Amino acid sequence: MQAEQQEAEFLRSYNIHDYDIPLTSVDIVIFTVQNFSLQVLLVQRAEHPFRLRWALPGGFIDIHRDDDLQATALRKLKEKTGVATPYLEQFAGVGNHTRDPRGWSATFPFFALINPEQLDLQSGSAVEDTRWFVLDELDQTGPLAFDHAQLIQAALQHLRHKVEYSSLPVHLLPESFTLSELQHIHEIVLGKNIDKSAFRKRVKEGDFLEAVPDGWRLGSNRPAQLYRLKQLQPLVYFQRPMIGR
Amino acid sequence: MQAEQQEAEFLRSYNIHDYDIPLTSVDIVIFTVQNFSLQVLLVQRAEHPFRLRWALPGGFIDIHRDDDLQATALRKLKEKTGVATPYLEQFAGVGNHTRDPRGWSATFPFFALINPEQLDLQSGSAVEDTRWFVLDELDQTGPLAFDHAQLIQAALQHLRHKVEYSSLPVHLLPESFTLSELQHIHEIVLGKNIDKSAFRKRVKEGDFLEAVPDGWRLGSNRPAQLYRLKQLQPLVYFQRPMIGR
DNA sequence: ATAATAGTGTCTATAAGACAATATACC
DNA sequence: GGTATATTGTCTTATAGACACTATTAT
Repeated sequence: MQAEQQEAEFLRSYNIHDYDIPLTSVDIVIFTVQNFSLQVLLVQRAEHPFRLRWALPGGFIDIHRDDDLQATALRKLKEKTGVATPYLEQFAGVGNHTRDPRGWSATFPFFALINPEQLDLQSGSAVEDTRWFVLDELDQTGPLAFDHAQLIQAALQHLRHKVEYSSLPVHLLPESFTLSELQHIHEIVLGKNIDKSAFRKRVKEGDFLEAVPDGWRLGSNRPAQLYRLKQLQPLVYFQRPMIGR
Repeated sequence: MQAEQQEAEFLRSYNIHDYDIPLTSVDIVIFTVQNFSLQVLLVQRAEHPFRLRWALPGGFIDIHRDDDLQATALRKLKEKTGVATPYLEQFAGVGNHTRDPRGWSATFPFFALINPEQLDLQSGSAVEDTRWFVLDELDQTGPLAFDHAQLIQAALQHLRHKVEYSSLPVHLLPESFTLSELQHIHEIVLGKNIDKSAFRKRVKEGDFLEAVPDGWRLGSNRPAQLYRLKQLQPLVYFQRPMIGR
């Protein structure tokens, strides 16, 4: 077929370096809940541009190592936190000629949810320039690199919006947890309190959790049933939003 | 400051062409409602790769002409439809090494909503290889270029999800319209019927429309009040989704 | 027994769904 | 007056919110 030959010839003569194209990167807003607060992971840049400023973990797509954007995000996440299986979702896209002094730059921002247990596993692999920041105290870091302050705000807005309608926060908890713990996580992320009865009605109706057989959280009080996410139930949406008091 | 000198020196020696980076493009899923059906605009490619296949309007970011991603999308939209002021929103991000035969490719897909009146204004500027396709009949185009069939499905899902909760469909109508017309558009996009009374209650409560003074749609029946979008009301979210019968 | 948290139940408030009733034009 | 569509109202249904009540363990 002549058409196919033409197409093959076109591809042979095509050289990407003949064109001016934007830099393309992936940035990750990694959320966790620790000490009753929502936190985000930042790294202090060791290289130019914005050397020594705090920034989101991320970087350029490695077209020789990464099969797709998700692979880039997972690679960066693994490098910084050791976590291999987070909840990971791309939530926006930004590109302009002002955000990076090296030139026209575009980024695919992801947000990731991980739980503190996954973190503890990793704390040994010393990464000096990596720290968790409480979201409300981000102004104490000095200006962030690039437009990362805006990306964090966008991620937060996306997270809160989604939490109102879905079972997303289970990914901020270890594999098994009590309903009270899950409710507490919702409250921390949303920044407001939720009625216990209404919350449990919704969770029960959403049908995305299963009781851990013989799993109980013990303490100086009535023991609580442990639950875990049902398999093949990545995300459940509620009919009406979770409104606080 | 030595740090600033270092940063400046770094930027001087930085050459984007030293690195292998992905191709980066913008694709636009342009929706409109005509003849009681939701339609999407496709162009037949004149160049390799995928010559003669139908594809989404879009293309590479021109880092010399476009200030940001939105500018690229608006430029492409203007070229294909003549429409300058659509509702435009970036809704996803895709990047991998298989979607484009020229190499590792990433795209920022947008969806745009335009109304048929805007279209008529443009029909003169002949673009032979541009056509509207009814969404349910997309399988009659033959395979689309790249992964554009998937992008359209993703855009449609995003659109439907958002329409359930928001005033978005006003952007598929001309500046002024009746409530019945607005309801009809909602029904076409969602593919199901909505109760008239409930719909009006919601719209009234959302408070994003205003009556056009002395504006009436006349016919062989009771005349209907014309409404238009209030200024500074780009998008209103409802508390509960719009469920059909 | 007391403290503390788990878990359930009951009533209310809000908003959507069903469906009917009324309004107002053109013919 | 007849027809067609606009607009409003009433009752029902579904779900969140408020709040109280019971349950179960450790100390």
